[in-house]
Order: sequence, then structure tokens, then C-alpha cells
Amino acid sequence: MTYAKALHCLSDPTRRRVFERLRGNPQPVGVLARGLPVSRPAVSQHLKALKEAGLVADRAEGARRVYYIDPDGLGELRRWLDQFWDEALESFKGEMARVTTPRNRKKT
Amino acid sequence: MTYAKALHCLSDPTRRRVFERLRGNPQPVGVLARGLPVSRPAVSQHLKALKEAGLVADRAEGARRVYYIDPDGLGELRRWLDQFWDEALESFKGEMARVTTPRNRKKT
DNA sequence: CATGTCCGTAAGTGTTCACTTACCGTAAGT
DNA sequence: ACTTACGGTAAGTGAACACTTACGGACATG
Repeated sequence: MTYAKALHCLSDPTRRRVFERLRGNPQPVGVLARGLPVSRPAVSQHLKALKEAGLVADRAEGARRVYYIDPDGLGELRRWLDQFWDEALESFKGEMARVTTPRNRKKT
Repeated sequence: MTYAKALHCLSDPTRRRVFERLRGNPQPVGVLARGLPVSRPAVSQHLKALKEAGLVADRAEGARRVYYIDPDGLGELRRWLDQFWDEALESFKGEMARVTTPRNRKKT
């Protein structure tokens, strides 16, 4: 059920920006906040949520807390999505087969 | 940017239940609502959001609107997640290397 | 010890949003 | 045409939540 938390976390734009900024280079909270349009406590709160979802982890480095991406949450989300993807495709193919009458077509 | 809408949609538990109930068997709105603890208009609103995110599509069947899963939105979300997954793993490996290597020093 | 930096938490506020009931258009049956 | 089923939309309400400022604890340097 952790994928639910992960989805909830990644649904927020700011939280997603925090998460994406961690991709590739771990950063302490202050540096992270300096590159974002919100206050430092806001970033702290977002990091707490991301951590509870298993999306990030942190290590202490002196007085700093360096955050980095934890693959656990992302992996669980990916597994859920993949399992869903297969069955979704199956359902969709069945649906398309039903509409063999060519007058009707799906819109984009 | 559609993955943002998809994430937002799937972050809501009820909307996720609607979506999951469509997996495998397309259903009209009424039947869908009868199996859920919310009212039919609520389901309609959720379906509208899901449709705008490219997660579901619908076909008219008499007075009924039968909804089914559209792989488009799910596919885009999957691509975004996959692209993210690779870089996240890379970042995480670098992080683990920093921890397990005894003589490693910090300082960026 | 004292000062400065870094960060998490508390408390308060405004907005988003998921839900409700009420209403209206559409399709099929009599 | 009338009636019944189906479903989308409007309007209003309560709660979740993303932000803010203020505060306090932990670490390093003088």
C-alpha cells in the first residue's frame, strides 16, 4: 500500500520539483530550498512526506541533512503501474475488438 | 505534461478505485457507482477527471455511457516513471558507494 | 561559552477539492 | 406524447493540505 503514499506525494507539483532536483545529485535542505520558490520549512515538510513514502532517504553530514533518492518507493510504484499496465492493455484490446464496426473511432 | 494530470488523478483513493474497477471490464456509470461508497455524481466527476488525464475513454451505448481504460495516460505516466527510474538508480548507487567506501571523503 | 548556521516542528491561514443534493437534457419503452 | 432510466452539471459545504512565520534543538567555529 506504499504506492498510495508515493502517488500522493508525486501528485503535488512542488514536491515533484523537490524530488526531481534530487535526481542525480543529493543535496542538503538549504541548498534545495534556495532553488525553489517556497520557504525552507516548506521543503522540510515535503521531504518528510517523501521520506515516509520511501521516495527519499537522508544522511547526516555535520549540521546538514543531505537527502537523496531512495529507489524503494519508486520501485513499488513502478511495480504497481506495470502490473496495472498489462491488465489495462488487455482490457483495451477487448474494447477495441468490440468496436469492429468501423464507423466509430476514438478521439484524441 | 499529461503525466502530471495522471498523477493527480491517481492520487485520490476513490478515483483510484473507480479506475481499478474498470480494469478488465468496462462498465456504465451507474453500475460503477453502485459498487462504491459514493454517489453517482461523484463518480461522474471522477470519470471526467480521469478522461481529461487520458486514463479512461467512453462509448455511448443507448442511454448509457460505458467507460473503459485508455492506455494513453497510463503509458505516458509509465514512460515518465521509467526515465526517472534509471537516473534514480544511478544516483542511489553513487550514494551507496559513498557510504560503503571507508576512506571516502565528502567535500563537493 | 557564545555566536552563527542548519534544520525540524508548532501554530495559524487561505485555497483546493471531494463530496453532497438538486436540476436538466437525452434515450428507450409503453 | 408520457414515463422511466441514465448520466452530466451547478451550487454549496466541510475537510484536507500546502504554505507562511516563529521557535527550539543540534552542530561547528570563534
